[in-house]
Amino acid sequence: MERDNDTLKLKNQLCFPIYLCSKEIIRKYTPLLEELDLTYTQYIVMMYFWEKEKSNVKEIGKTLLLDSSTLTPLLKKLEKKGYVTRVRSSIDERNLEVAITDKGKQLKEKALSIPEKMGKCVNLSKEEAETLYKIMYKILTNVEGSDN
Amino acid sequence: MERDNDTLKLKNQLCFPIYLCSKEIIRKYTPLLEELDLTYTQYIVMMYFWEKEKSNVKEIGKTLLLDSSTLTPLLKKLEKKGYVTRVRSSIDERNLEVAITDKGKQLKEKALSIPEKMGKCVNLSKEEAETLYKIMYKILTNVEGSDN
DNA sequence: CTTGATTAATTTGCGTGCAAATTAATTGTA
DNA sequence: TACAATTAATTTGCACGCAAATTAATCAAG
Repeated sequence: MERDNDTLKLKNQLCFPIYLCSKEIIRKYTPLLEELDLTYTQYIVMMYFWEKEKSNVKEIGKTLLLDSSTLTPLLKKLEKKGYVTRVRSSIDERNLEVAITDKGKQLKEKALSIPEKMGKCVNLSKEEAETLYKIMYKILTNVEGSDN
Repeated sequence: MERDNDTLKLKNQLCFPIYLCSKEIIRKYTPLLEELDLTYTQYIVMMYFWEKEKSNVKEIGKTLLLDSSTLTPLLKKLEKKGYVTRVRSSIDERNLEVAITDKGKQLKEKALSIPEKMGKCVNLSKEEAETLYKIMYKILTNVEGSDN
């Protein structure tokens, strides 16, 4: 009969530890990324560009699930640091062509040691990591697909 | 030899989907919490108070892993909404006693339907949920404990 | 007892994060 | 061809999130 009461306990929330993990992991990234003069979100964007030289705001946002209103100022900062260029498309002036610079590409070398350091810090077995990975993407699929 | 290159691909990041999940789940909470006039973080704090009538900034922060500089304005907002009271401790004036009000307690009734709705949205099997839960708390333990 | 260290909370500053409104360019259609 | 609808990016406004600095209270060593 007291069942309903328990569903609202913090211990029974699945979302709460996800929220905590996300924050704590980002906090662990921060000092490592300081050496690259990047925030975590900027790092995510740079990883995107290490795989794809050129893109635009909409595409980036779709891949990284970031709103254009988050990306606009962030990309301006990356431009100021010299890691990307921002130019309006001559074909369709609505689009902003964002491209990585040489300096941005070079940044990747500095980042090479980060995944290993973070891996040691998170410290999961290969199996756990794989399981987690699968479940996270399942959640993402489910959440995106649900109407309510 | 190209091994190093792959570790920086977005697909190989474990932290990226955690970050995405956290954001997307919070986004899903938002319309449900609007009816309670709460943001997600405020909701977490109210869940805390549904279990513990009275506390202080430091304690709350320790449990919820929130900085006092995040909590101070947030608690002021909850006070303005009439969900908590904020009074300096007479024993030690440095401490701020934060306590839930009757209105805050009543809010719990309105929240009762939220866990089920979110559960349907995330849509994991009981087994997956338990696995995920364990791994998340393992990460939290590891991350907190690691020096680097 | 006093004063330097510690502690709790607040303030400041900066960077997301996102909904909503706005601006500017393009598209589709009468 | 006009002009309404759509689209991409930007701007605005608000709420975290946290490090660093500040303030005020308490503690502790001499």
